[in-house]
Amino acid sequence: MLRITRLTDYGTVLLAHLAGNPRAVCSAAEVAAATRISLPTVSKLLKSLAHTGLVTSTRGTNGGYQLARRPDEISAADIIDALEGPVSITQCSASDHHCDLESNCSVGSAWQRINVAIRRALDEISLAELRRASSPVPRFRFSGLPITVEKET
Amino acid sequence: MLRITRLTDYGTVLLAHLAGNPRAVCSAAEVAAATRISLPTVSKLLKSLAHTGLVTSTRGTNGGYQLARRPDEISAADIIDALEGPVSITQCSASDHHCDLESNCSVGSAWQRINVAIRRALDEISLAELRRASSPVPRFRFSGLPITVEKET
DNA sequence: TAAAATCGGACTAAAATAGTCCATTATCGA
DNA sequence: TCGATAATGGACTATTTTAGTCCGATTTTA
Repeated sequence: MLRITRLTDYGTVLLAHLAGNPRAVCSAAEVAAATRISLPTVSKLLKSLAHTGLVTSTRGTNGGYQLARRPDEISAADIIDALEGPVSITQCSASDHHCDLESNCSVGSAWQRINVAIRRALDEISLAELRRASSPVPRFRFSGLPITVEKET
Repeated sequence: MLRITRLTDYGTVLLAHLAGNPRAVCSAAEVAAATRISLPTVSKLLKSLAHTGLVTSTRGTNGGYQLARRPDEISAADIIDALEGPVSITQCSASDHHCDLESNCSVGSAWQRINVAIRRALDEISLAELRRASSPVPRFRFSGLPITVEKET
């Protein structure tokens, strides 16, 4: 658990595709075809991404979407912020939310520390790295069954 | 976003309460009263926590729940694992899940790195710290209005 | 002006989360 | 031994979030 939503996951795939064609303008339909994600969904996601400024859009014939910044200038945190709102591990650590339990709650600012650590991890990985890290690192296979190698606990 | 569920949040509050009475056995009803979380919910949570071994339970009169380990030996990761299952930021980075997009997906193992970083952050904070960091660190107040002081971005 | 796109938003469906309730079992104390 | 106390297990409902679709309006180009 503690995971990003599927849409954010898709969003990253879309952005990774755009990152592969940094010069070209890609229409939503094209991206949908390339990524095998349904057009309405791609459309919705690119709209959000355009809205938050991660991609730029041009309308009309030959229009489409394009990465607004270089892939190494877009962080995982940027993507999550764009599609899910600001990262914060608990509701009450989100700045404007008021927690009913506040007075009794014997838990608090240590979450902030965790939050900062997570934030930092997400800030340090760029879209470029998310892309690069994909296929070249293979899964080990043993007699046809895919085995995932765990890194650490 | 990217947050723990409300139940996990509650769970931490419950555990923090138990951590305050390390010797004593607390009944669900008592914990509910102390934390102002409804009894059925407290009950459900303590059940799960007992199930995963973070607390021990004793039945019958004067029975209740008790922390299974010392508060400094229980990490935030333990709590999340117990109440939400293993931490993993994307579905496809969870060990047994197969991702349909796998072949087209130009995103992959960099998420693992992020995962490990998050995991580490969660491992490094103990329940004892989650507790300690609470009340003693006051919120600054200015003419009656609570103002939260942000640590970092 | 027709075609190709995005834009904005409404809308429905599906899934996860939250919360409640009850019958059962175990333990203690009188 | 009986009755009160408390956890146990599981079913169940309600709520919220997430996912996914659709359509009319607008912009741009050829």
